[in-house]
Amino acid sequence: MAPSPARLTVATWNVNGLRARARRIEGWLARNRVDVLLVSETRADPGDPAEAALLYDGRHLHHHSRPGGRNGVAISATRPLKDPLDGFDAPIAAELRHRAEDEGWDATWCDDARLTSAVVDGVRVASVYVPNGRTLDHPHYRYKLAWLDALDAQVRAWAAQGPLVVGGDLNVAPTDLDCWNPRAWRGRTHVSPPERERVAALTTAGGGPLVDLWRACHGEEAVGFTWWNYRTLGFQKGQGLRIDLLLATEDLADRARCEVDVDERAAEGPSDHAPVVATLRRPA
DNA sequence: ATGTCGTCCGCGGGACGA
Repeated sequence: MAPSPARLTVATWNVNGLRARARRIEGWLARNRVDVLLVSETRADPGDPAEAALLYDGRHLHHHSRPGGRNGVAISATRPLKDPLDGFDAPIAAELRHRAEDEGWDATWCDDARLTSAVVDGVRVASVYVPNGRTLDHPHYRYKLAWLDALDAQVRAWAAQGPLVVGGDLNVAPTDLDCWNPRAWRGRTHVSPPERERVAALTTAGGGPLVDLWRACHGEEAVGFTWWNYRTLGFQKGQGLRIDLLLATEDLADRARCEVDVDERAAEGPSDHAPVVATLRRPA
């Protein structure tokens, strides 16, 4: 078997509908031949013909989605995807269901297709789509917090086993610097302290196992939004959030590079999210 | 901002979610 290459390129992209974005995805993959693309919000059935975009030029695909459902996550890679896992490990999923009962939110939400992972060249890679939360007083917000707790447990279990990359739409702007106008966002989801605490706990900033790659590469003062509201024409106004994150264990994060592909968001017929791309170095 | 998108249901355009 061929030795693992020294570098691993990984991207995350909330495509906001695989069918609507198929042509853009194929063009993007032709220009950006990343080893791994972690896709969120496919909003497509398993086996949808639009999956062809993620199979571009012989790529391997694992797509986790529900028929007729929303959400949907996928992994597209140049090399084979081994040991694919959809959703949380059974004990973590069971705990999430208990939370639904205890906290009075809809337990069927536990069946949402929001997490999938696989092993590529010895590295576990996971694509996540964190619940939106809607408003702070909505049951979906309690679901969001419980889901982030489940993700924390899952990430710690995986990180204890070896190198790990987690990427996706976290639907949380980790700090005020990741929000175009923290004052305007006060009292809304994506910036509330409980969800920020949970994202911080995943990362080295909060004592967790994963490096927030974009933040580590660009320092504590930089601004790097990944999402801009269609409705308010946020992109044209520079009004965005940094909610799409690439997180990696420290062994992979050493001297990593990470950029947001703002040009893709500026293009014709874009997703409301831009891709985030990182180059990782494998430990020797 | 009641703004814009993508999708569902189901066949026309309203409802929903982000």
